[in-house]
This record gives sequence, structure tokens and C-alpha cells, in this order.
Amino acid sequence: MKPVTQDRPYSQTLSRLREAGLRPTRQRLALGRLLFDGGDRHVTAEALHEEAQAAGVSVSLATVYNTLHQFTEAHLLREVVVDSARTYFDTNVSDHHHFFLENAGSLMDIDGGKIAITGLPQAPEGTDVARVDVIVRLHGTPRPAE
Amino acid sequence: MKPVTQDRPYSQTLSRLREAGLRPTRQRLALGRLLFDGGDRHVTAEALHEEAQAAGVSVSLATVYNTLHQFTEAHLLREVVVDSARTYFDTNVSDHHHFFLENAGSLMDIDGGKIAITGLPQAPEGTDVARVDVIVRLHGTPRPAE
DNA sequence: TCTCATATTTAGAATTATTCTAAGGTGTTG
DNA sequence: CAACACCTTAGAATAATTCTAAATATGAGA
Repeated sequence: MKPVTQDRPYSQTLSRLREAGLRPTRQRLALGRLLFDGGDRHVTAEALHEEAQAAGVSVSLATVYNTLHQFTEAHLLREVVVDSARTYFDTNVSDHHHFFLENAGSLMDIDGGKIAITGLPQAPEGTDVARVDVIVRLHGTPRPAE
Repeated sequence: MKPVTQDRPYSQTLSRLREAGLRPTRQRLALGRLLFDGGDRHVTAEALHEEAQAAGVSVSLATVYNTLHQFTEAHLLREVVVDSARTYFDTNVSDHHHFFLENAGSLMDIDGGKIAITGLPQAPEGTDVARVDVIVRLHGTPRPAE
């Protein structure tokens, strides 16, 4: 039986895993490929799990969760908190922000270089700024380009 | 046994409820008082429930959830999404943003008038900006003023 | 290549915040 | 004070996520 997965290069997933000290297992390679081939993506665990199934890769949901967290620790992914019902993981780990389409539950990146925030008060003594998130919440559904 | 709750005025809770078209029930008055007496607050359902118990007010957790949502619909509260594990409700409904102390799980307001965001791209066609949230995530524990 | 220690995966149970349900209680209005 | 719509509630249900413990795969070394 032929392998179901495509055989184009593993989008550096293999070397990324090595650098992160994660063994390149079948599951991690497959998920890494789904995540990192193609452009920036925002996925939930459930969605990635389904996508893997659809691609013929057998991975348990628990492994999807494990992998997403390990990738996040390794800075291959970033967690985005926009919705208290589900957690999104973003393949874009550079400095940026988000549009959140509340109807669709989907995210779009806003380049961090484009926006500036002024007037932020100092962080309270004893604390450090770990990150600044800007979330632009949108209503309505974007008209797809015809 | 004396009532445990204070008997100072209901902080306009009663009139606020009336305006919102919500019947002023014992539970809503008690929760409203806890929420709106005193300054701006950030509460979770569980925390408010415990606080009510501690104040000698018997309210079920389901009612706390119902009430928080009804108050939110009535714009007496605002929901703040900072942590995918729990939902916070903010008694400050004016335009503002937040520091989020990740260690403590606590929120502090940042006056909306003080900060400015420039360079935000236009919202995609067919969508409207419902709200812009800025969350400054902090690490470390603030040194309490001695 | 074979073996072994260790890392990884997994099914399913467990957990946690939140919502739902349906039954009984309460506020309001006439 | 009757009647009905609105509220509250206990407990069951849901849904996302985490945990557990057992099975499996991987990489290093002989």
C-alpha cells in the first residue's frame, strides 16, 4: 500500500524538530507538515486533528494536543487567546496581532510592524511585559473576492 | 441573627436592573451589589459565587452564570477574554484595556483614553469592528505597596 | 543489525468550566 | 390575590482539554 501523505519536502519540519530537541516521529512530522507547509495558519486542536484524518494520517487527539503544546514551547507556534471556548495556535510566531471574525471563529494576522501603540502605562513594579496582544473583534462575514 | 450584608444603598443596582428590564430579584440585587459597590472589579463566575456565599447570600452557581450573562447583555458588565481557562467579567464598561497578571490570574484596567493605536489596517469588506482589545500580559508578581 | 532504555503515542477515563433541563418559586399586573 | 410570565435551582449534560497507564516507536551503542 502506498503512503498516503505527499512526498514533497518536509518543509524543514525535520530540521525544526531536531533543533527543538523533539524526536521526528511520524506524527510530529505529519502535523508539522500540515502546519508549516503553506502560509500562516491558525488552527484549533480539533481542526488539526480532523485535517490529519482527512489527509490519511492517523493521529490521536491527545497527540495533537501534546504536539501543539510542544511546538508552542519550542516557539514553532504561538497560542492565541481570543475565545474562551477554544484555543487557537498560530504558525506565525513573529510580532503581530489579530483580527478575529467572531461569526466565523477565524483569525487573520495584522503585521506587528504596521501598528503602533502609544501611551501604555508602565507595568507595575515587579512585573515584566511578556507580550502585548491587540485583538480587533469583527462582526459580519467578509465578502469573498468573486 | 443579623443580616450579614451591609445595609447601605443598593448602589443604584435596583434602578440599573429596572432600566435593563430585569426583575430585581433577591439574587440579582445581591450580586449587583457585590459587583457595583466599590470600584471597578474583575470577577469570574466561581469567584463571585464564593463571594456571595461568604457574604451569606445564597445563590446557585447557575444563577451566577445567568446573571453575569444578563448583566453583560444589558451592558452593565463586559466580558474579558484573556485566559482560555476561565471567563472574566469587568464592571468597567467604558473604553479601556487590560494588564493581565498571568501568575496571579488578575486583571488591571488601563484607561482607554491614555493609549492610542495607529496603523490598524481596515477591517475586511463586509465586517465591522465590534471592539479592539489590548492585553498586556505580565509575568512576575507586583510588589504590594508596603 | 539487534537490543535496550527512553521518549512517544494512545484509548479511554478524568477534569473543569460552563450550559442545559425541567420543576418549583417569585414578581408584577390587573 | 389570581394568574402568568419570569427566575432560580439542583443536577445532569456538554465540550474542550488533561491525565493515566499501557503499548509502541525511536536512537544509540554493541
